[in-house]
Amino acid sequence: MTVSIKDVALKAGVSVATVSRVLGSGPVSDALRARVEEAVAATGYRPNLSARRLRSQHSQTIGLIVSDIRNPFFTAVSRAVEDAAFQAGMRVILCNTDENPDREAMYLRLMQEERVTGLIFAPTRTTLGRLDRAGLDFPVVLIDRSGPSGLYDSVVLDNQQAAAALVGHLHAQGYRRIAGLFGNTSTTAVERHGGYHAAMIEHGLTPDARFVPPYAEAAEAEVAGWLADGSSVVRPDAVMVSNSLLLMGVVKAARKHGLSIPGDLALAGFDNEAWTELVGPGLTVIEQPVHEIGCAAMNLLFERLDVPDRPTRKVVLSGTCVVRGSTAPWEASRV
Amino acid sequence: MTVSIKDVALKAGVSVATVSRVLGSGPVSDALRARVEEAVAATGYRPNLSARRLRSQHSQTIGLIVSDIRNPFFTAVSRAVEDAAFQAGMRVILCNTDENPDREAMYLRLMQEERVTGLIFAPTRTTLGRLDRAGLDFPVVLIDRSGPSGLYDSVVLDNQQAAAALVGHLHAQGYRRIAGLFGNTSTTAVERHGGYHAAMIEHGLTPDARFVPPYAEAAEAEVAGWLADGSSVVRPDAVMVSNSLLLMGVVKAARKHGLSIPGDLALAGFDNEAWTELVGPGLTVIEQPVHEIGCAAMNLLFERLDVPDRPTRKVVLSGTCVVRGSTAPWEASRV
DNA sequence: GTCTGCTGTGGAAACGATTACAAAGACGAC
DNA sequence: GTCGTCTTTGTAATCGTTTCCACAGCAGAC
Repeated sequence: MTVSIKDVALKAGVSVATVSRVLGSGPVSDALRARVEEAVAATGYRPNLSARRLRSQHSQTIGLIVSDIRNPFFTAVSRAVEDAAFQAGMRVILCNTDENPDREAMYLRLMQEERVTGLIFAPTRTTLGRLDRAGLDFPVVLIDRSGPSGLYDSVVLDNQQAAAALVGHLHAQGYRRIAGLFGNTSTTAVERHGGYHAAMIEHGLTPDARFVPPYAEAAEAEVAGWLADGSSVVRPDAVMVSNSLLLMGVVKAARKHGLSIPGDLALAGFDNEAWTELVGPGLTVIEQPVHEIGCAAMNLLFERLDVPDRPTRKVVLSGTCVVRGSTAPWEASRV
Repeated sequence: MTVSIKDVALKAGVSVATVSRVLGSGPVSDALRARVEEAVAATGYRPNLSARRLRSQHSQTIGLIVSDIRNPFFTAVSRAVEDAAFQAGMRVILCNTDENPDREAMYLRLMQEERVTGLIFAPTRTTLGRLDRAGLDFPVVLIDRSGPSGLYDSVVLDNQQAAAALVGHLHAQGYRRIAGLFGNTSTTAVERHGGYHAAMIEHGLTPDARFVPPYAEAAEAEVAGWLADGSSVVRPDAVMVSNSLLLMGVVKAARKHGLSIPGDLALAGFDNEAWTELVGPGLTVIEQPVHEIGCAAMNLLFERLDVPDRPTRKVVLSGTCVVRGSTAPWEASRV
């Protein structure tokens, strides 16, 4: 049915070894090379990657496991990864786990069965904790989230600094009751909370952090809660949000309950997505160097493939604060 | 180095055939099954998928080629596809082509070399035209875009009807100078233009369609053009936009040039993305049944795998019009 | 003329699984 | 006791490549 290298060899009147050498690299005379190429074209031959991989023990495949490709941060990273991979003649298997440790475990098993050349991985907090026991026999580069341990290479944003920058900015603009809203699954949120907490203390303010599931609805409910209680809870006049889904939830809640931004509630978050510019007065956010993060991860991976036993490295990149109307000066927004 | 089925067989004191039967399906006594499972656990054995695929001639892999995963429509579809695939015990190779025919050709070649079980494909107009000559020897289901030919199964939105619905809605709200802004690469845009054109005629209005590259910047420049000319071009009082990137561009231009929505320009588009609810007065859009589209595609694929030579089918789904403030009645918005 | 080395080629052994086939044992039916 | 049938197991062929090895031919050095 399907045409194999044998058929090509037969048609060209050469051995399969010669065909293989023409397709790959190896010494072969011009005359035979021409005959083989003609036979390949005539038969419409396509090499079987499974067979090639089995024999050569090179999968030329890199795995990319992220929590959710719908998160534009990961979308951008994956594009960078894919570009780098194809430049290196490799394929990318993309998996998203929905922050579900079971799915992560399944995908890690798949990566092993596929014998991937390397893996770029944004693990949940749960999986990160047991990653050292996973027994992965290929290089791994962690992105976005990384543990304290130096077991794997990683590339991350300086989350503490970024969160502190947002708090500093809000403080400079005159806000004092600054709440923090964080996701409760990723280590990223933990680090951002660390930066938030430290900065609040440093500025002599009282930290007020909430951890919620990483969905817009959760953030919306949280904000609704502030308004419902009224008496018992001191409503913040600004909120720092640790990811863009939660940010969206806060905006939704503000619209729903008629809160003006920043008049009733100033707002600052993470990830400079296209829509943050368009919503209300524009949203102040930390912009991550998404493309660079993807590139850095691929570089770390290739370098480790080159020198398997060099010490692990952690690349820390800085975000930049994009200031927009959602954090206009406190006095001005009271007028 | 890496442990193979042979090592497991040796450790369990059985033949490789028995190990294979335990892992797959086949008659094997409870005693041996237990010994094999123990050996698998002890050795940390993971089957080699390349070998399995080569021998069994089943790749258990489906390809998904889209123009750009950053397009939330494709993101949602891919999620549905992935879920269905994993439920069927299959893997998904995700490729995005950036609307580039060369990249498409490369990926199609890759699909052949991977011997995929089936392919779900959103082709560019260029590739769609020569798809019949591609000689693909696996089932293909086209999504989002589909040709007139009945060569492949497909699942699409009723684009004519959807575009006509938007025009009808704008007309009912009192708008008369309704421009249309369309991408210039996809057949989707062509169909939506068809619906727009027909509906305009039907309502006794003069069509005013522009085709631009599918980037936000292109839409932004187009709108800027309307304002710059001033005298020569009659500025539309409403615009129908054929995809969400262009929609974003129009919103950006409106903000930049101080156009109020819908006061100066009413706006209606496609794809009910989360941010369309949050921008300005909310944007009126056609919501596509994205999840159903993905599911329908997978169903078509599985049915064709079941009955390879049945006649091709085209599943046409309808969108729903989500009305928001960007298309408030003309009179009201003039007040 | 022999020896060495280099180039191009083919034969055949892997790679790690599945699976066709054969064999061995158990069990009833006669 | 013999025969057929059914279940469980092992042996070996096979999938489509790459790659090791052998070898033929040829050129140059001695």
